Amino acid sequence: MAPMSPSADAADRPAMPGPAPAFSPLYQQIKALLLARLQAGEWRPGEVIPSEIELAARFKVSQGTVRKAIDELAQENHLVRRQGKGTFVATHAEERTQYRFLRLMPDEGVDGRLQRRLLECRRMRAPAEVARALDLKSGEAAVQIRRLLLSADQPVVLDEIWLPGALFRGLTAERLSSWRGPMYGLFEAEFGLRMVRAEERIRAVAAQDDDAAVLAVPPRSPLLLVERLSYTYGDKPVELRRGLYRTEQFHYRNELN
Amino acid sequence: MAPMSPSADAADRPAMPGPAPAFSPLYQQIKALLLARLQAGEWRPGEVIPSEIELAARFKVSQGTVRKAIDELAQENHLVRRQGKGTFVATHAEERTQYRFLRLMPDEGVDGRLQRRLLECRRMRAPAEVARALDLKSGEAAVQIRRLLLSADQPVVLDEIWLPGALFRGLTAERLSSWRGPMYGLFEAEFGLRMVRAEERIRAVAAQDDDAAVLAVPPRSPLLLVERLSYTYGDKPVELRRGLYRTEQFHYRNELN
DNA sequence: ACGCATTTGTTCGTATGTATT
DNA sequence: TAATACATACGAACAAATGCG
Repeated sequence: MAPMSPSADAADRPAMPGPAPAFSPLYQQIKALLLARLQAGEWRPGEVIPSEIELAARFKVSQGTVRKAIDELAQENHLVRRQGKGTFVATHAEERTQYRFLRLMPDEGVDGRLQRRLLECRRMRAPAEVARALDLKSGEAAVQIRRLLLSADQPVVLDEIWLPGALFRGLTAERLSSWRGPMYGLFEAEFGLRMVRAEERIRAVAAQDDDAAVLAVPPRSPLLLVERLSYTYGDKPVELRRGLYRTEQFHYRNELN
Repeated sequence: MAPMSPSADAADRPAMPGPAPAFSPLYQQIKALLLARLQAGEWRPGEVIPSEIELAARFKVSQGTVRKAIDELAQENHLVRRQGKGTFVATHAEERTQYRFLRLMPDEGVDGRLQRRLLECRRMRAPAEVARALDLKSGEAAVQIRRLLLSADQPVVLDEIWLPGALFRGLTAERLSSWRGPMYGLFEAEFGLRMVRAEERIRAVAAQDDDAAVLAVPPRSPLLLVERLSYTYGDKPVELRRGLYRTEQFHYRNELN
């Protein structure tokens, strides 16, 4: 009568893609429902979502079950809980989450404030490599942004950013350079796109002549190459970013647990 | 890091040393007690700890409270839960956690298996910089290990590892090179020291002549410099590691959430 | 200044499901 | 099959933080 149980070995393996759970705990189902509503934009970044008790009533489950679903969503940075106030949709626009995706830190005794300088923002056909990463059809439109981050007037980071053109209609150099605050905040506010997670690949490379000139270092200087692919809801890639970091006074910081 | 402080403002600040919580939820107190017992070695890596119900009886709290304490400890990788079997002390010796601290990944289509070659293992006085990082008195003994990781007979990583001499008595080149499995597994088994977390600082540097020779790259080639400080219980630093990575066929992978 | 209502946070208790031995 | 252990779910009560009147 009971369906055959999955292989006992499964638990020992790293992360088998899985034959689709087939069943799933109630709180996981609630979690999925909440995620879907977040994705649909029912509650926008920064807004409060209904209280646990109301959600429990709405979904016809106990408050504790909603709580567990929200716990996981909070843990994955989709939501932020604030005691006494409510639970809010996470946003990149807030102070304390501002640098959630920026791992570049100043060395001891170095002033870490960074100024931004927009170098370029234009629409063009996505190069093959970009199209592949962003899941675009070959030849589809993309936005290319190039910008510089400087510390005390010294260049530190040269970023090249690629975005799917279809999702970022109306993104212009003006809009970009007049925006105060994190770029991902602009994406949320103007285009309704929230970056949910990202993967980075880091390498050491020798500076090409043109990049070296922009970064004011000798040609062939060692630079940190940070390639980032950022995803929104539904594991959809929406940003490809290639950053070249000078690491004489800064370093990429990572915590291992 | 898990939000622990009860004050809402505290979350906004970097890491206020805090006036000592003064109060703390029950489950946090239980968590601290469990951590202390782990640190004391009451249960060794890989062993089962008592069941939730027994711990609840022992501490005179409800099972749910113990559960919440264990949840956090599991989340921080101190413990591993296994349904039906029990809760176990985490260990670096197991297959699936073997590469918990190694973020170097092979590029697509590259064979990622790495061979080890021990270059050196000797005891000496800790250089000033090492002593500072490891909280040693100047001139105290330290163990220096140098080793190479190779992929298909090509050097990929040159590691220089520093350990406090007092904690690693009896660590020899023989012992090291005859050990099969992750080095942190050896540390657990032979010296009772478990690496609980680590911080890494990553930079791009130009290869010095001697390192270039060992890594079989031209002098001044760009290399990834990964400086790691690893901690045991009680935030005690016990390993300083300086790795030079060749990143032509490998990359340092990081996930941002 | 004070108290009240609301919301999340903590703690307990109980029952049932699922995995393992 | 039975016993054990963790996992899920519900319900209830009180604590702590917040905002409002």
